[in-house]
Parts: sequence; C-alpha cells; structure tokens
Amino acid sequence: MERRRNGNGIGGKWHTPCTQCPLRALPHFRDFNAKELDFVAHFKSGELSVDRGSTFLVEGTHSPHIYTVLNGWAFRCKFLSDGRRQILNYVLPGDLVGLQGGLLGAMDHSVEALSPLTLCVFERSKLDRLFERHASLAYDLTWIAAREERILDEHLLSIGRRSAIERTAYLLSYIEQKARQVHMLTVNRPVIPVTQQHVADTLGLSLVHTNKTLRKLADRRLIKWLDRGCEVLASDDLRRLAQWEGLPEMQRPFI
Amino acid sequence: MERRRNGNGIGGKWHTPCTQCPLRALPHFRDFNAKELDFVAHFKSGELSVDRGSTFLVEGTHSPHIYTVLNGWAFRCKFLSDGRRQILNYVLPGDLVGLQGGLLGAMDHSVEALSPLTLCVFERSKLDRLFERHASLAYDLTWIAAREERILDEHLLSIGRRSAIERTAYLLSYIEQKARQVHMLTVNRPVIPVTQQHVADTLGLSLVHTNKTLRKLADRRLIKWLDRGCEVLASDDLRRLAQWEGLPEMQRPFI
DNA sequence: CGATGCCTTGAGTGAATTCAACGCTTGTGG
DNA sequence: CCACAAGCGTTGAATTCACTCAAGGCATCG
Repeated sequence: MERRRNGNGIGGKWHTPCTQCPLRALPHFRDFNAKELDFVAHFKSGELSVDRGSTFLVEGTHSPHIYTVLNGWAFRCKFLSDGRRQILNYVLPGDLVGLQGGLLGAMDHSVEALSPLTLCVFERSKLDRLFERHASLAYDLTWIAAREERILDEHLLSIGRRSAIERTAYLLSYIEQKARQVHMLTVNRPVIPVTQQHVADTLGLSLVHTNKTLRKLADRRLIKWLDRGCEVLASDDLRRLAQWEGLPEMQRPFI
Repeated sequence: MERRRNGNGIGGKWHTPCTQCPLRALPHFRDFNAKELDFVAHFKSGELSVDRGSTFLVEGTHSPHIYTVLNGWAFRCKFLSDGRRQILNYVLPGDLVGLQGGLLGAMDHSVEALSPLTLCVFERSKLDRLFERHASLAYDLTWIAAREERILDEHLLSIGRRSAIERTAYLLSYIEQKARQVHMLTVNRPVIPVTQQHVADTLGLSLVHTNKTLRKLADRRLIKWLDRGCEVLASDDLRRLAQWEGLPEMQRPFI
C-alpha cells in the first residue's frame, strides 16, 4: 500500500468574499441569514490554494486554522507507525476539515489534496465567539460533526462486513453521490480523480486485488476506469450491489 | 456472524439527581459550574434502566431522547440488510448516545446493552435551548462529537490496515483503557463483558478466526479469556503490538 | 435432563496477499 | 530530440490468511 511521504506546494491569496460564495448558490446547502453571513465573513481570514498531492494538514501537528473546501478534491487519512495508510474519507466543496484538531488539540489525521484545491481559512481562535454569539452556527457545527460520524459508521460497516466487490461498489457509489451533490461531477467532467492505490487504501485491500475487483465492476459495465480516475456508469446498480441505502437527500448546513 | 434479532426489557425510574451524579466525582470528567449544572438538571427528564441484551435505540427509528450512560456497558452497531452486523464502538459511563439521531433525524445505528444499564434521559426538544443559552455546553457537545469521530478514525485504521492479531490487540487495549478511565475495571471486577462474537463483529473477522486469534494472545499471557468476558493482563504490550498510541489522558466534558 | 449459549478444535476451501514482471504514458534532463 | 525514470495500471503464479463446515465440550437454566 501507499507509504507515508511528504508533498507540499502551498500558496495563499484572497479571492472570494463570503457574500459571493459559490457554495451558497448550490441547492444542496442551507443558506445563511444576514447575521450568520456577517459572522462567517468575519470568521474567514483568507483563502489557501494547494497543489495536487500536497498534504496541507499533517497528523500530529497543531493547526491554528480550520478550513472549508471551496473547490477541488481531497481526502483525510491516517498512518500506522510503520507507514501503512488508511484513507478515512473524501473531502469535497462545502466540507469542513480540521475541526477535530481545532477542538481537541493536535490533528490525529492528515488531509491531502487530490486535485488543485481552494480552501477558506478560519481562525481557530474565533471559534469561542461562534459558540457564544451564534447558536445557530454552533448547532450547525455539531450537526456537521454528527454527520461525519454517521458516514464513518457506514465506512466501518463497509470495511468490516462487506465483501471486496461490495465494498468497492459502496465506495464508488458513495463518492459519486457525494460529488454529484456539490456539482463536482458533470457531463463535461465525469471523473473521480483517484488512483487504484487510493481505492485500495480506502477499502483495506491490496493494490492487486483492488485492480482485479475494479476490473470485475468494469466488465459488468458499472464503472469505467481511466488513467488516474474512475467514471461511474451505474451508480444505482453499485448501490444495490453494496446493499447501501445511499446518502440522505436533505439540505445541509455548511460554514 | 451475529445476525439481527430483537431483545427488550426496558424499565424506567428516577434515582439520581444531577447534583449527586456519580460521574461528576470521577477525576476523568470535567465538572459543571453552577449555571451548567442547573441547566443539565433541567435538561434531564428521567432515568432509564435496561437489561443486558436489550436494544434500547434502534436503527431506523426516530427517538425523542438522547442518553448519557450512568452505569453499565453497551455498544453501538449497524446491520446490512441481509443481517450482517458491525459493532461500531463501545459505550461506557459518561458517553452520550443518540445525538446523531437527535440532530440528523432517524437513528442510523442501534445501541444494545452488554450489562444491566442505567441511562440519563434527555429531551431532544430542549437541545435548541442548550445551544441558545449555554454556549459552553454547546461547545462540549461539539467536542464530544469530534472525539467520537476521532475514535472512529482509529477504528477504521484498525480494521482497514491492521492484521488480525494487531486488530484484536488494539481493540482489547482500547476497551481496557476506556473502561479504566471511568472506573469500570477494578481489581474486584477486571472483566470486559463481551463474547467472542462481539469481538468478531467489531473486528470484521469470523467467530472461528477470532477464537484462534484470542487464543494466541492468551498463550502469550497478554489476556485471559473467561466465560462471557476478557481480562486484559498486559494492556501496554497489547498497545505496542497494535502500534497504537493509546487514548489521550486529558479530562473530558460530559453531559 | 434436555435445550441453549458460549467456547474450542480440526479439516478443507476460498479469498486476498505477496511476488514478479511487463506495458503504457508523461515528464525531464542530457 | 532521444533516453530514461517515474507513476500508474495490468496480469499470472504461488502463498498465506481467513472463512466455512462440522463436531464436540462445558457450563447454565428452565
């Protein structure tokens, strides 16, 4: 499996004011009211752009920032001390990362960009003020944490109890749904930008066996594998194969 | 593996006023200030006692309550539609359950008692008031959710990337530490009340293979297996075998 | 005293891993 | 412009790990 290494390539600049946040335009997200928007605009201290392959949050470090993804793909992962890697979840626009580190102290996982990535930067130090003055956003924050927990529950069920082909079907159908919700998969850009190594490290399988399992799904015309990417052809069939209910279709908050 | 079934045995009565909550006496937990205590006492609407084997929160249902464990052992779990079970985490005194359901709607997992269990009952409907009026408790709630997420990350790493013997070592050392923090393991009562079926369903292994793996650990004098239970003899050795860092020793909030 | 729940063990099978090699594309430095 | 390395995907073969099947033992409980 993929072993720990280090990549960087971080640059920062300010672009998007919160009032014109492209995420607010997505029907998938709950919009802010004026008071909330005012606070969030104040909470945001800047923007960060990172390259593909860059690990912008590192396990064991203490970050003064929390981030919301504005654009691009990333993943959270964790390593054993001998280098074995487990990918925990994928991160897309609207997702918050670094909250664990922000609340509990040091990061216990890393976050790496799968594509060029733009992030909103929030100051950890202003979190207290959020809880003091903006109950609705505090509620949202808890909601977001509970939602991530729920997804990890499903991942755990998947790795623990689904067969290799079911797991793979679950994962691809999950990513496809999640990405579609935030318009990161379109007719022009239908590809999930992962390697088979990423899939293997998410599913707890070896690279070789992942390759053979993906081939089975491709032979059944459920997916198409491209260079550095996967196109899902039949999301519903994958979902059924995995005995998975799918993501709820409710609107969700973001920060 | 264990298949879905149903058990019950639920009775309710009121015993412990929050002012005399035994959890507050534990050094492991952050205590409340007067204002917080006042609210929590008001938030708590009663107590619930359930028998061993009783599933008091059921996947798919919508519970009007959130619970904190006062005494006893339990676990959270999830099922595939064909009945395969995955145990997600273990629940001990001071742990909050049902928050996911409370915030997001229906429960997406079940919670079952491993021993006779006493629970504090909170009204989901009073959650809004908590966020409105008690920022510090709102913060704690988010903190608690982030902590659970962190633990699930570690479980995921464990099932995904650790070998059978490492996984087993991790699990038993994890439960031992967690239980010891809340004084649920003592010289008089050193036994974790699980069957090998529970261990298997937590680790994503078959019952037979779990049995053989536990035997290896027992042969190495790291654990002792009893009827319906496990005694950890060498927690640190297990932890090292699993390449696990262990739980942080910080005080934590509870509600 | 038969039923049930839990633990144990051996044998045979199947699934997933490791090892090894090769092809293709992309990028880079000579 | 070519040679070469690096990253990614693919495939076959051998091995190991984990699963299923089958059976039996030992408590506890009605």
